[in-house]
Amino acid sequence: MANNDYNPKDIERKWQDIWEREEAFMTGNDKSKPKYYALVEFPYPSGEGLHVGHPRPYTALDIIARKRRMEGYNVLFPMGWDAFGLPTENYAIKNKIHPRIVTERNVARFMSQLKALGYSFDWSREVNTTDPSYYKWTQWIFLKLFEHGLAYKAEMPINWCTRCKIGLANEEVVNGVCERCEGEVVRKVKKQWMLKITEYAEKLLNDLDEVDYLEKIKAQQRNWIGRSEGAEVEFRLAGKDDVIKVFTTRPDTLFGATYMVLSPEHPLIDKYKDAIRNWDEVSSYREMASRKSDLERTDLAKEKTGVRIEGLDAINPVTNQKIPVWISDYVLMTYGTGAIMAVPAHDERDYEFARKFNLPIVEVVKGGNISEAAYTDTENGVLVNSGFLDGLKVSDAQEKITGWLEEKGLGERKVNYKLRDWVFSRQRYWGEPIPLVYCEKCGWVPIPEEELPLTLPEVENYVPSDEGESPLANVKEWVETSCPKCGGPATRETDTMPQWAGSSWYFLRYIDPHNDKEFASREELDYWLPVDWYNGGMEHTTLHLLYSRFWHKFLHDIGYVPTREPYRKRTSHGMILGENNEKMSKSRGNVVNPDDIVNEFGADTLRTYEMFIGAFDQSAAWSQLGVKGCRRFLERVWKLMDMVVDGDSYSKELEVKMHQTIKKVSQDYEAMKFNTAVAAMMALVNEFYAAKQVTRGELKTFLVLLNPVAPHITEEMWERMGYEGRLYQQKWVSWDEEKTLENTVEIAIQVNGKLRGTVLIELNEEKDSVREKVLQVDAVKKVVEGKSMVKEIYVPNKIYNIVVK
RNA sequence: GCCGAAGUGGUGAAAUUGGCAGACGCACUGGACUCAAAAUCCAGUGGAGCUCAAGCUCCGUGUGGGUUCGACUCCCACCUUCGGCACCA
Repeated sequence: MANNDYNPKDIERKWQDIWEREEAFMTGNDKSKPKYYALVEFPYPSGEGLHVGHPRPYTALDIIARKRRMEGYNVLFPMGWDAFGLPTENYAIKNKIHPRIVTERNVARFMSQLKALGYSFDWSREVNTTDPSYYKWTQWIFLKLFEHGLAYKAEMPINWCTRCKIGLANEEVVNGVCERCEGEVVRKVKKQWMLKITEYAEKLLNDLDEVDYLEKIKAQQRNWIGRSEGAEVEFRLAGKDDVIKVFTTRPDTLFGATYMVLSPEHPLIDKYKDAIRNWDEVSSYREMASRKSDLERTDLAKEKTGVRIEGLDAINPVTNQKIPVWISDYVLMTYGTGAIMAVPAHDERDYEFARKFNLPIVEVVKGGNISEAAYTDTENGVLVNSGFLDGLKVSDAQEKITGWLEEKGLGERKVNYKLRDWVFSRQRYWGEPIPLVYCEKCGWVPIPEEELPLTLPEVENYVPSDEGESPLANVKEWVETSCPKCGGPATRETDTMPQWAGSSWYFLRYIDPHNDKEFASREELDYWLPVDWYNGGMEHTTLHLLYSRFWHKFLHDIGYVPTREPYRKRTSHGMILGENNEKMSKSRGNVVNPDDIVNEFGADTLRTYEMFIGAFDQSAAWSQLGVKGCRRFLERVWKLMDMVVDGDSYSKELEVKMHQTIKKVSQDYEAMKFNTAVAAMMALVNEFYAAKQVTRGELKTFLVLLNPVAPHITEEMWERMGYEGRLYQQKWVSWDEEKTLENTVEIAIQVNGKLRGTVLIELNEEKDSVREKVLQVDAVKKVVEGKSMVKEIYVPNKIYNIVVK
């Protein structure tokens, strides 16, 4: 058969059109079929276009989705756009184009790029977070949260990005600067909408046990939630009618608490302004602390600072001694109670502070040398100087003292989390409007459900004011409205939602994307949930993953979704680096554009290369030569068409290899070991070339195996060879375990653990007869001669080891 | 500092449960084809040494110990790199 050269330009476009026309990858309606929901993170459609990093996870799950269809599953594999967000808005401001137009343009670009890569997405389910028919439901969920008391407005010291002029969640502050623009972040007090994610801390933590996430993902989530057990203890203020409450994980060291520290923002300071003799000093310290950005305040492990509050003393509840109270910014208002009992002998921070300010250090756990450093070991220490705790191990002492405190009403067991509530307000235009109005009489009132979506008004100017008001605040006719409750005058909330809002539930919308009665029908949710496999970047492990689990759990609790967890399995991919092994960026000049690769080599080559580049979960450097190698492989595949001989079964010579390869490729896809799956197929092609022929049966099987990675070339070859139907309609191939084994195997012979030769044996040959063959090998004879054989180890079909003396 | 991942040829990397280290790709070398080159096909390719040669010997998975008949794999200590968190009491 005469075939022209492999020309991806022609065939890739051709098959993309055919698949679209034949609705090849539309999600089925047959609910008697088992379902499979494969999900990749929807992209932010930036002005830059697709990056070679994008296709890595997309191709990976496209492989899974295509394989599942061939295995008979009803597959949901959707795609959409996380399109609200700052870069679009900034671009819009700069170029005086409406962000909606910018978004449309970027989406169109992304869409055509993705389509050129031949993904089997069901495009009829495309969602876009900026579409009012989508964000209607984002707003609806927010109102549910509000109704259930999980959304509240609070005056909060927030992270304020001085460049973006917006409040940031803690998670968006990276090393003290804004995650997005790297601008300086300072603390600023502002009334913000908050979501009580902390209420779900325990569930978010515990339910990790029932999901199949990569262990490192679970570890990061646990780390972020940061559960710690301890006790809350009350210290009386000497001569006052108040107590300082502290949280400690080391109640056993209570006898060693020699001073206390309040965070600069602690309310008791203002309350006792009149009693504080050195108010000027205290107040200027507070002033200084508040001016510091988080970076300055927490960074650099700087020397501790602080001021003694003269006029306030506390009473240690076990020793009944008066201890001084200090103020210092090493104590954070946002964790625990904003105050600590300081036990310098057994806490490094307190130790450092006590050393600097000459505060007493009392050893209460023996085992270290407190003249040199704090002793923080909790395994081996024994309590001393601690009255009724003396002689106890740390863990026993903790039990005993906590019981004692509870009995006396001085404290109680307490669990604390590092997790903070989620700052949900952004002073920006390009986000979902928060559907609440403020009425002097009724307070915050939700907009009636039937009025959703509350759409963004058209505005001239998207720039937030310097005081940080949202651009929406300038749109009088939009802001001024009437109260849905009493009909009186009211004003709309002008803050918008953060980008994390729309992405917290998009996987639910894919399930029933055109529903205008509900965010998705219960029937569809029951069938499709949970997402069977969700792959995304490690950079979203603490933010998006936690937020979307929170929303999902909330929706579950109020009866709207059937499962407690949204995602059954979560994996993540490594980054693709530039050829110089550095992160790809314009400024480094090492960016590879996927369009160029598709143009020069074809989409199948790009897909194959991205899978072959290295272990999926590890980062990998781009190599143009590696791309060429994959193109060469596909050329070799193409030329198999000239080597086909009759025969629907496998040839005798290659039967074992065929079964081995089917097994290897099938299992490797599932384990995301795409690189070795491709390697196995390359090896098989090398075998075909060595045999100078391939049977029809072998080729068909091979095309099925390769199809998920390189769908266009395999489909084209299927058609050219005149095989029945479409390749995408075929069944996945199976292997016969028995046929993956050779009849004769070569085993290694070792003497004293050193390789001395090999010998061919029958599969599962008896030890005695193997032994006979082994002892006939010259090299073995030579080494064994004149020595006594102490021991012989035979691992069937693997190795024969003789120990001599 | 804490948590996590990793360290293997010239190079990207492989190696189910401890069982022939380096599959597959790149680069390189040689050969075939060609007037020539490119492309393609075939062969070779961890290091050092010995041998006319087939072949043989020794060394080799970050470092140092250990367990074992046998260790890239398990244990202990350490070094380096990369991610994440970081005054969280």
